[in-house]
Formats: sequence, C-alpha cells, structure tokens
Amino acid sequence: MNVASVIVDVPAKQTDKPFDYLIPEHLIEIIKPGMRVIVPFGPRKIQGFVVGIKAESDFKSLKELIEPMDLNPILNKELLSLGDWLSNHTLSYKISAYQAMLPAALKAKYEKKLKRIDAIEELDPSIKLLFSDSDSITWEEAIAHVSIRTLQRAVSESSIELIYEVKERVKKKKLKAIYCPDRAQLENWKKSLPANAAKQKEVLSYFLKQEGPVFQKEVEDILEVSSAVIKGLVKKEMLSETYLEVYRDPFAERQFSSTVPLSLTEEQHNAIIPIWNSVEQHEHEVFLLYGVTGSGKTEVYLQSIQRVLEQGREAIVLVPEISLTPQMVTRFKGRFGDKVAVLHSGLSAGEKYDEWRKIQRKEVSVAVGARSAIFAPFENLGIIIIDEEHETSYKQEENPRYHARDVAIERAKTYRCPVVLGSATPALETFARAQKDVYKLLKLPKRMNNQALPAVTIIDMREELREGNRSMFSRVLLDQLKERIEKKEQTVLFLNKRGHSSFVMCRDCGYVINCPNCDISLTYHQYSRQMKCHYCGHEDHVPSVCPECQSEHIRYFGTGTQKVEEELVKVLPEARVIRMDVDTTSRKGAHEKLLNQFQEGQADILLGTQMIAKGLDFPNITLVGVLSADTMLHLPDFRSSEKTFQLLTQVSGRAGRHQLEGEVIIQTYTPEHYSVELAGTQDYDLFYDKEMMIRKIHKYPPFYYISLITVSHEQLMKAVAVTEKITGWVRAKLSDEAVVLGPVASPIPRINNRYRYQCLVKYKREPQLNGALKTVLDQYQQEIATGGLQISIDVNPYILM
DNA sequence: AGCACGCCGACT
DNA sequence: GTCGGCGTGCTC
Repeated sequence: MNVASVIVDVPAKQTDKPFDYLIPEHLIEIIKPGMRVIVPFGPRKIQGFVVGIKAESDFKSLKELIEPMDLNPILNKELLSLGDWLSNHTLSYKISAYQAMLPAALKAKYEKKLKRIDAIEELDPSIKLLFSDSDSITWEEAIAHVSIRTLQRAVSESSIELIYEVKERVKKKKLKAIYCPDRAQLENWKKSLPANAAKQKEVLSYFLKQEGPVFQKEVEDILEVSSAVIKGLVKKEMLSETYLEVYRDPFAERQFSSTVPLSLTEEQHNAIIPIWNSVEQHEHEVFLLYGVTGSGKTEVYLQSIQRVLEQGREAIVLVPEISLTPQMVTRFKGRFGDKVAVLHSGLSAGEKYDEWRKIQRKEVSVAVGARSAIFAPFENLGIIIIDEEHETSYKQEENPRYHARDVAIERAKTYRCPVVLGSATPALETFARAQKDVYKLLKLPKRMNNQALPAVTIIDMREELREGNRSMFSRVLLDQLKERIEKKEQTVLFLNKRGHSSFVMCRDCGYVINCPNCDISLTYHQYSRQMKCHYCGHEDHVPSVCPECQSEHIRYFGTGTQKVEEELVKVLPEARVIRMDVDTTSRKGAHEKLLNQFQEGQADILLGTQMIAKGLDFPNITLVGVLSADTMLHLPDFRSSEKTFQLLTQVSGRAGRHQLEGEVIIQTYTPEHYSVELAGTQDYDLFYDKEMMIRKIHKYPPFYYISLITVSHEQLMKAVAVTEKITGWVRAKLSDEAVVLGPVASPIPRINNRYRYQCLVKYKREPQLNGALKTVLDQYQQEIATGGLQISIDVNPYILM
C-alpha cells in the first residue's frame, strides 16, 4: 500500500482524474485519503488531495510524493465522496469541488523562485545584482530586472535553479506564552534574586501556583508587570518562552446573554414533534417548516437542535448571507454558548479558518453560517436546518454551481437525519414537493403573540402621477411617515435596487450611456461621481455633453438609495435617516453598527435595499414602505414573480412584530399584477396556485427541470455557431418530451467584449442529459483550452443571465 | 493551468 | 544559420 492516488490542483479537463504517486518509505501509513499533499507535477510542485491508497498502479514510472500538508486528513471519507457527488452533479472539476468544501485559507498559494547555485562572482553580471541581498528571489522580481532569456540560459547552465514552492495561505495564529522549565527550582531561584527584584519575585511566585504555560500577555495583565520583567527571568533561564496556537475570535468582545428554551405554543409544539421523532429514530426526512413571518420558526430550530445535542450529535444551520442577521447569531450563541461556530462572509480568511477548525476538532457541535457552511466537517450530524430556504443566495453562481439545499439532503441521507427547510414564502419547488408529500409539511400559520399580520396598502403610482405628484413618495406614504416621526415610531423604507441603480441618460434624445465592453448600461456612483460597469468594472466620467446629440441636458436617472435619501431630506427635513446599502455597509462591522443605531432609536427611518428585507426584528417598527414594488418584475427571469412576491412578503413582515401594530405601504406601477396584489393580502397559498399554473403552461420548474448552457467568445459568429451545434446535438440526444430552446443571445449579450449565446433545456426525466453535457464539454475541450471559447453549464440555474 | 517541445518566418 | 513566434500535447 505505497501508492497514493491524488487529485491535483489544476482545474482542467485533462487533469480531472487521479494521478498516482509513490509514497516514500517514511510516509507509508502516515499518508491517508483526504490529506492534502505536495506532489511534483511536470516541472512544478503543486498541491493535491489524496483520494485513495493502493498497492500498485497501472502507471509504470511513478514519481514520489513530496510531503503531506496536513497531519490528519482534512476531508473525511464522507466529504471525499460528497466531493465526487458534487462534481458529478454540477459538472465541475473534482479539485474545484474539494476546494469549495474547505475554507479559502486552505487553498494553496504558489511561489516560483530562483535560487543561486554558483558562487556569486561566477554569475552573469546582470544576474549577479539579483542575488546581492539574498540567495533566492521571486520569479516576478527577477523578470522585472532581467530578461527571461538570460534567466533561462543561467538555469540551463545550472548556475541558478528554478524552484516551485507551495505555501499555506493563512497561518495558524500563535501567541507567546511563558512557562517554567523546572518548577522544583522555583523557590531557590526566588531566593537567589536580589532584594530589589520585587516584580521578578512576584512573577516566580505566580508560577509556583501555575503549572502549564500562560500567555505572556495574561501574566503581564494579572501581575501588572512589564514585558521587561519577564524577559529578565527568561534570560536567567528561570522561565522559558513558547508559542501557543490561539483562535482568532471574531466575537471576543461580545457578550451573549444566555437564553433558556421558551415554552412552545401549541402550534410550535405540533410542528416540532415530527422533527423530534425523526431525530430520535435516526430517520432521514425533509421537513418544510412553513410559517408566516414572526411565527417563531427560530425557536423551533433551537429546540430541535437541543434534542440533537442531547443525543451527542451535531447540527448545521444555514442562514442567508449571515452578516445580514447578527440577531440570528445572537440567538444561537445565546442558547448554545461556545458550542457554536459561526461561518460567514464578514469574517476574515483567518477567522473563518479558525471557526472551521473548531468544528473539525469537535470543539463545537453547532455550525451557523451561509451557504458554504453546509460542508462543515461534522462526522455525526443530527440535523440540518436551512432558514429562509427560498433565498437565492443558497445557490452558488460559480463552479461548482451547487445549491446548498441539494447538498444538505445528500448529507442528511448519509447521516440518516432530518433536514428542516424554513420559510414564510417557500420556493415553489419546495412547496410543490411538500404538496406531493416528498417533503413533510409543518405549518405555523399564526404569529407568536397572535398579533395580526400588518395591514397592507397598495398605492398605484400612475394614479399619483396623474394627480400631479411627481415625487417618489406617494401622498399616503408621506403622511404616514410624518405620523411615525411624531409618534416616535420607526419606519423601514425599502428600495428594490435591482434594475433601479442610476443610469446616465440624455434628456433630449434619450441616449443611455452603456459600457463599451458589455451590453449593459453604466451605473452612476455618487461618491466617486463616476459611472461604473458592474460586470467588467469599466469606469468613466460622466460626459458633459451627450455623445449622440451633443445636448448638455445629460444627467443620471433612476433611484439609488442615495437619491432617495436626498429626496427624503428635502420633503422631511426633520427625519433622521440611516441608509444601508453596499456603500454604507462595506466596512467590516458597519452593518451591525447601523442596525444597532437604529435599534437604539437614533434614527426614525431605515432606508435600504435587499439587505434589510430579512431578519430585522425591532419592536418599534410600525411602518414599512416599499418604494417601488415592480422593479424586479420586468427582469428576463421566470422566477421574477416569485421573487417579487417573496420579497414584498418578507419586507412586510418587518412591521408590527411585537406589541405595536404594523402597517405596510407598497408603491407600484403595476398594482394589478398578481404577485403585488397577493403580497398585499399576504396570501401565499393563492399565489402558489396562480404561479403554478403559469409555470405549468410555460414548462418551467417545478414541472420541468432546466439546465442552461452559455457559450461565450470574442467573435459573435463563433459563439453563435458553437451554440447552434451544441443545441442541435443536445436536442438529438434527448427524448421528445424535452424542450431545447436556442440558440438565443443571453439576456446580457456581451460581457467584457465576449459575446454570449445560450441554450436552455427543459426536461422531466432525461437520464442521457448529464452524459450528453459532459460530452459537449469534452468535444470543445481543445477550443476551451486554447481557442478562447468558454462554455458554462448550470444545472438548475437560478439566474438565467 | 503551466510548461516543454517542435515547427515555421525574419533577422544578427 | 539562429532567435523567437505560438500551436500541440503532457503532466503520475
């Protein structure tokens, strides 16, 4: 058993298979599947994952692997096979799948270096300079001063050597600690110290009582001594220094007041019983916990987890982009204390890695986090909970294009444990499965304190316009806003940003300034006074005259949050406004800070985008205003009605969650649209029926599965031709029941000067499809590698662009 | 992905 | 003749 099969860190079709390496004598029995290793690959050294150990290889001349990067496997057996499953289902490379399952900190960094061999005097004069300071230099630095050719010559003459290094991205954080190497001597040492060394004596006394090492900082703080005192003792060899590993704790300064389980309402009790049963019976089941906003789903999660922990098992809780819901973290930390690891995008790579290691070392048993937390390396899972399961952020939009819900179910099958999907507005796919009893439906139809859902008023903005109100606030909304400010109650103003970012337009001829590289309008950014493309990053000044008609009447249009804020200040100068959008929350912790300010009543109005739609739970919010409900409706996306309904319902749910009654005002230009209308009555069931009918007619999920193939190339004709071929080929491979649409231009036909064409496949049951798609990638492999062709395949896409 | 190898054109 | 372009194919 001295051969290791390794998946190497080269994301390419040709290398997407195990490579065999000889395990050196001294590493036999040490190298295990799931470990990261460093292997020679061609002339380079790269990282790889051991996926198997065997006695011999079909390959004749094996190289030896260099060294392990881990002491223990970093992927256990379950995660290794989950990686295979993932790459199969998403048509991505195995290496990409493994890397997606681990914290980014574990991804290898490579360094290419030159090392001096010959004596410095013998080197070529131009190269000599490079090595004046040290014996090695990075490749980048070298080529900045010396031509590649010169370097190559030196390498082939072996006067210098090219070396490749694999580096860890993030180091474990270590702190200096102090210990006493020989505690038996302490008394004697203490006596031997001069009489004026009071502080040093104090320190030694401390170590009389203290066995193991203590962090230096701690010693300094407790005894109020300076580092010089300790240094002195270390010099006398009475104490020694060492370095101990510590976790970076993102919540170090935060206190979480602990909470006890609340008594459940009858409804909550009824909902939780089947979950408890499933936990206790070790049975895999998927539950849909369908509960209106404010119905107490979180408490059900908490007490389900409680059961799991009592059994000595572990829990994963997924929440959408968790930095949005500090309140949620507080609740979990409050209930389960330091049994909880939190993994979210707001953490630095190092912090994430540390939280992840707590899980790996079994120091915690609950992981709360965003999408990727579904891969938390637990080995005895008892439950997986996905809160707000309809959220699109659970779908990863880059390779591997997985949906956390699918991964959750796959893992739960392995551990024979329940999955709980919670939502007030379940995804249609989910609800349909619950209807068909594939998932078990659990309902929480009432709010916790039997508080009524807020009253919703829908305002027709066309009507406002007709009556001469050209502002972005309807008269009703304005009145209500004034009233809240007088009553010292709070308002949440919600701006549906998508399709609402400010674009720059000429008022005379209507010319809209587009990105020169992409077929999409540029977005105006107030703070830099520049226009920026969200797809390729292109930036430009706003022209002073229209490029089309030379008119000077050029200005930015649309309603960004900044613009709303300006307007708000004009009409309600007395209002104190907190604005939350990408601009104001980009700094670390800014999000939480703004929310805290709002909670403490430092503002009357919270104005924001998507990010304020979820999880906000403040007692003083009695009014929610949606500035324009329909901006999402006109996107080229079959889910746009569903998303609009969900968003409106979620936002409305922010109002009146406690004692005070809530009110919601939705402004729209299409009040007759069913997703707006039904969000008004908060009638999910009716919306579901209506939308299902439409999906059925148009052959969309949940009646059909879809897969999207997007082809892009610098040349329009190339993109069209390839898509054409693929479409024909796929069509031929599938049954008559499948619908193959295309080739059509992508909704964004050009990004970064690459033309984009696509083919959409709708199907019910096509066992051939997966294979056919793989063949497509195979056939174009050459052109993808060298011809500048890109083919992306998204099985179950969420965004059709 | 990198990198070597190899086969063609334009230069000291 | 050699330097340097990039198409082709391989990496255990």
